[in-house]
Amino acid sequence: MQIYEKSVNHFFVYAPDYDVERTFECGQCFRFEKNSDSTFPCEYSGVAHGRYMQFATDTDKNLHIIGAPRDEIDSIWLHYLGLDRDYDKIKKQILKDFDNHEFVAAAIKQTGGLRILSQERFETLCSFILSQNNNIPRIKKLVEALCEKYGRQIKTSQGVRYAFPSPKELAKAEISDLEKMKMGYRARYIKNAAAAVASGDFDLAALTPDNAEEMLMSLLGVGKKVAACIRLFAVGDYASFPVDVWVGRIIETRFGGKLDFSKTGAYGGVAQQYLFCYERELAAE
DNA sequence: GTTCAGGTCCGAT
DNA sequence: ATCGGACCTGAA
Repeated sequence: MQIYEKSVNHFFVYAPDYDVERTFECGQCFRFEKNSDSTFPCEYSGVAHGRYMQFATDTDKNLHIIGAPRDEIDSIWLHYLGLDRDYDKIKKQILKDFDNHEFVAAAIKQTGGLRILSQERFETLCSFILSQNNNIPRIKKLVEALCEKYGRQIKTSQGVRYAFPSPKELAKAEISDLEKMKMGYRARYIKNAAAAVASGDFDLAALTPDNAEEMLMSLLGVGKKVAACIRLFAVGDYASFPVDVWVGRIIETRFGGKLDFSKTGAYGGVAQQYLFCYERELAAE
């Protein structure tokens, strides 16, 4: 992939099929917001890997990566953005695995520009623990509150931002403090997870597609669905197929009440995101 | 007042 | 192994 330099810490690649808006609005990531005052047609900004980053598309179908030096483009950001995957191939395989299902095809047609991000494991673990029985705006508020209280400050041209706290930083939190941040019963889950990771009892680096579900579900507050999200969004297991309330409804209304999960394929998780995103967009109309 | 939100836990069958 | 009720919080 050809990488062009625009200015210091500002690079871009030609990515005609990349939909920045759907990628950051489809509920996989809770720390990026649209910049309505951008000079680009579409721009999102937020913090990942301890850096304040901006991702934007221009009218020539380029994807701009703003905020990191050249060496990180290859080592971090192309992977983070999902640009190291062949989505033409992935979509073809999904259509095959779902036997050209009409609703799947429609979902790909409308939302096929979205990409699965490869996010940091600890942040993803905590974010999806907070996601349970909760709504996306409130999840974002809780994650942001965690960062402001326990994360490292990042000074940017847009003001001060905060990194997601490290396991050790978050392990310092008291349950009572977390409850004051309105996490409710999830406070002790966060405390427990941070302590387990910080102490080394739980090794996030050891997660693989084979062991991730069992390992993650051993943590308090992590069930099948949250584990599936972490596998998909942070372990890189694209076969992981989270079933939430939306996907449950999709199975009921679009798949006649049942979906054979042994046949959703190696990219079932990507398909799940297309379906999730598409159904939500239909509902928003 | 009730329901719902990218669910999970826990105790009872 | 499966099932139902409870659960913090806040917006609609």
